Amino acid sequence: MAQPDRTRDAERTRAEIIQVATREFADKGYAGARVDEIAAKMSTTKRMIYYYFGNKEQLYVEVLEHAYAGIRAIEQELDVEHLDPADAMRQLAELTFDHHESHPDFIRLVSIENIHRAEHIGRSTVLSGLANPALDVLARILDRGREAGVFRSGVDPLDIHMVISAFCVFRIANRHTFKAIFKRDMLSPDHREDHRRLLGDLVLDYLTR
Amino acid sequence: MAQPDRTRDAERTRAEIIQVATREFADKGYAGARVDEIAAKMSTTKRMIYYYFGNKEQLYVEVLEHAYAGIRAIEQELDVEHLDPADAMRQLAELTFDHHESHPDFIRLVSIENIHRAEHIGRSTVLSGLANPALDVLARILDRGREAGVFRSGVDPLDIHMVISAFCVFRIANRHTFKAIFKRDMLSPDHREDHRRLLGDLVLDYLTR
Amino acid sequence: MAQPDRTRDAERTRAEIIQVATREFADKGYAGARVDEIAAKMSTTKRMIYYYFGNKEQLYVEVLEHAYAGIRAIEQELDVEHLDPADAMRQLAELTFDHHESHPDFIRLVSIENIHRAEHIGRSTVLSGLANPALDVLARILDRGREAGVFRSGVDPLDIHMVISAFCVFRIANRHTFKAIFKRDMLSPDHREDHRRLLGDLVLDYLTR
Amino acid sequence: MAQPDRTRDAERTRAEIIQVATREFADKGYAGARVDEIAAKMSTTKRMIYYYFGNKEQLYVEVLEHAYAGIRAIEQELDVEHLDPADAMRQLAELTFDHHESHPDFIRLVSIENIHRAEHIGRSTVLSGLANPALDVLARILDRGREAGVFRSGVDPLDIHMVISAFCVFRIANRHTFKAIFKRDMLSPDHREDHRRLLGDLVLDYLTR
DNA sequence: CATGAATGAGTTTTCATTCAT
DNA sequence: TATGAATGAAAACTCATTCAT
Repeated sequence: MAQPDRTRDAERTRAEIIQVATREFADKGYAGARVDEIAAKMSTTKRMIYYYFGNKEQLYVEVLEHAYAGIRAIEQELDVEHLDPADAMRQLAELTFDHHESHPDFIRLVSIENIHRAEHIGRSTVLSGLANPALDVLARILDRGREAGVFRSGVDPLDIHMVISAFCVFRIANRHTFKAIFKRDMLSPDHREDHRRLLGDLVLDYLTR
Repeated sequence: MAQPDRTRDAERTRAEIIQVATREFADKGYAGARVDEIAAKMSTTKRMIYYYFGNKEQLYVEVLEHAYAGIRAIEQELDVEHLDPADAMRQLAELTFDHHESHPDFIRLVSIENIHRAEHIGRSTVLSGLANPALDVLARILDRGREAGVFRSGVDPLDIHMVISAFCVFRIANRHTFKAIFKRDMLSPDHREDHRRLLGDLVLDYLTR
Repeated sequence: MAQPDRTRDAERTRAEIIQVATREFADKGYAGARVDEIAAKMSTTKRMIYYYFGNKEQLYVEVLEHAYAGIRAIEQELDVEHLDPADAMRQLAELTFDHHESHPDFIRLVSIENIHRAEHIGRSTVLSGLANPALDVLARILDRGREAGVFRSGVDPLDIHMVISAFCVFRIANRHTFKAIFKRDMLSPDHREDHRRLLGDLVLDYLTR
Repeated sequence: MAQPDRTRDAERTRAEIIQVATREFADKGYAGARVDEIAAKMSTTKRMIYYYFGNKEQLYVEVLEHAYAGIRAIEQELDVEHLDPADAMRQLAELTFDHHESHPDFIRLVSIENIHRAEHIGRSTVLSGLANPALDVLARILDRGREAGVFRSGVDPLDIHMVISAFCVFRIANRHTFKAIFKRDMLSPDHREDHRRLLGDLVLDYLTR
């Protein structure tokens, strides 16, 4: 019974490092993050970062992998088959909206990774092969809507995904410059419901002509 | 005659530093950019950076200011009064679309500044007071469309600006992770026209119900 | 019967550590060798290194001791009494030559130990008292040659040993810089026989005037 | 006149670093040498090492290059044409002997570089193309001796160089293990003249059959 | 203004060794 | 004994900034 405990410790240590590092990288970016700072916020020591991850970059890659892994499963919350296509689509949009709003650090990591031209995702075997299952759900809804004669035909699911993502990501990712320039906090609760509805309307008005 | 020449030289030196620094900051982010690297790419020396800008952060702030200054004037290209509201709106959207596509470094700088929570924009007197004149044009179009009975009422111009920006920014800013995950380059010429039209349709279908 | 097995295991573990460590130290030098690397190449764990040897330095000392122990017995292959002195001397030289060529790791360890000014050998009770029995054989040959009137008199056996060793060691120890500078691999099979004969001639031409 | 002084300072700083680093690398080997230790022995700071050399390895390479450059010109001390071939050869051998004895750090660096399989020399464009001019002198002496009928024919100059080098290098390079095992310091003044004569005899007895 | 040398304070990384079970 | 986790101390290396001329 000794073995499992040690293993459990190792997992716990790794998990703590990932968790603290996620905050630090999301907060400061890759270059701005400090290994020392991550260490200072952990219950273990800096040496463990190198023991488990080898170097700063690999730690960052695993932070990314972990973040993406925690993000995937929107479609599982969605029982789309029992809804008519329009309701299903609005629900998908709203779920995505909520999902982004509740994962701002993930959005920040994605922004950071784009600054680095996704070179780390490219190097990660786990991430570069990551298909988004939500896309299948989306395609299914579009098909059903088209077959029912309520949705446009000729719509590429990935384009709709792009529209929804763009809106949801922008609110989070560009919040600060938007606020600095336009004096409006896109994440203020005042606008939350309006933005949610706006997104649904946007997509549905487009799909239903 | 010596004084003006010196002034001219000084302007030229400043301009070159700004230009080189813009590339470097847009490329690597604030923390990732190297003062030495900027210096190496200039025709003058590193000392000049400190002479003219004092430190790395102030250089970055002036890079941001310069970038925003070069971006503002979309509305000047737009003769909106001679178009009907729908056409004007589509044209505004497409101009914005083109504008973003031709200024990727600006988009990158904005992403970077958001990672830093717009703290530098906040500190810049020039930028924090920067209203976007395009917003006035947008508001005018919306008003005219509503008055003509072709647009929804109750539409906040800033929301429409947000929708348009979100789409245009997302294509540029999230290009790399999007490609890594979905194997599609959003900036590929193949999609350019489709995306332009998609954006216009999106906005107009929404505004016209 | 448990005790002997344990002892046997212990011996086997020690032997494996010594073997792996010999390669690593010979390959990288004392400071360049990595305890982790040695551990990674073993079937047992790093802890065993410390269990059996206490620390890196003591492991290195025992590697040296083991290497010297495996090297000693040239004279046993030599049945010098049935040869005339000249033949015996040439045979001794050639045996030494072959012996060095087939133990390059030992030569490397000796070079490494000289870089460290033989401080570890000095500390090793086993090694610092190590007389070279081949020297007795050499002295005996010289005596017989002098008595037979074919060899010079006044020749110090240790000087001849030095000459032979110098040549044999140099080929191995300085192989790489020699090749880099003179573009000749002293260990190439093309030169092997020539070098062997050259060494014998050198010693005999000197001893026979 | 300001420029040359700054340049002079730079050269002086570089030279001091090389000088101190030469001692440190020769003393401890590549892996054993400490950049901090080198810095501590300089009048400037560690930062300068990286300013001028980039990293430890490049510093080591330049130490090697500098050491080889300081070693080359034995043949210039040798007025070989006015001597008969035997005297010339003995003089070359003795000059080489003296030269090695007075440059023990160089010999140590060569030993160290051989431990690293001459990988740094190979990477150095300066060193890998370094021909040894002494070899031409040696070849010339051999030719003249052969033509005069006093030397063997069929002797490869490089083999003679190897024999001489082997002897001279061995005394320095293997001094410590030799002393530990045989209790004789090959560099003791007591043996100096004997070894010098031994080397000359060895080569001449061989060449003159 | 201009220039290359210089630098202090940090930042990442490494390594022999020990601990807990 | 055996094992993987853990670690303190030190080592290599970096970077924005300043100095001397």
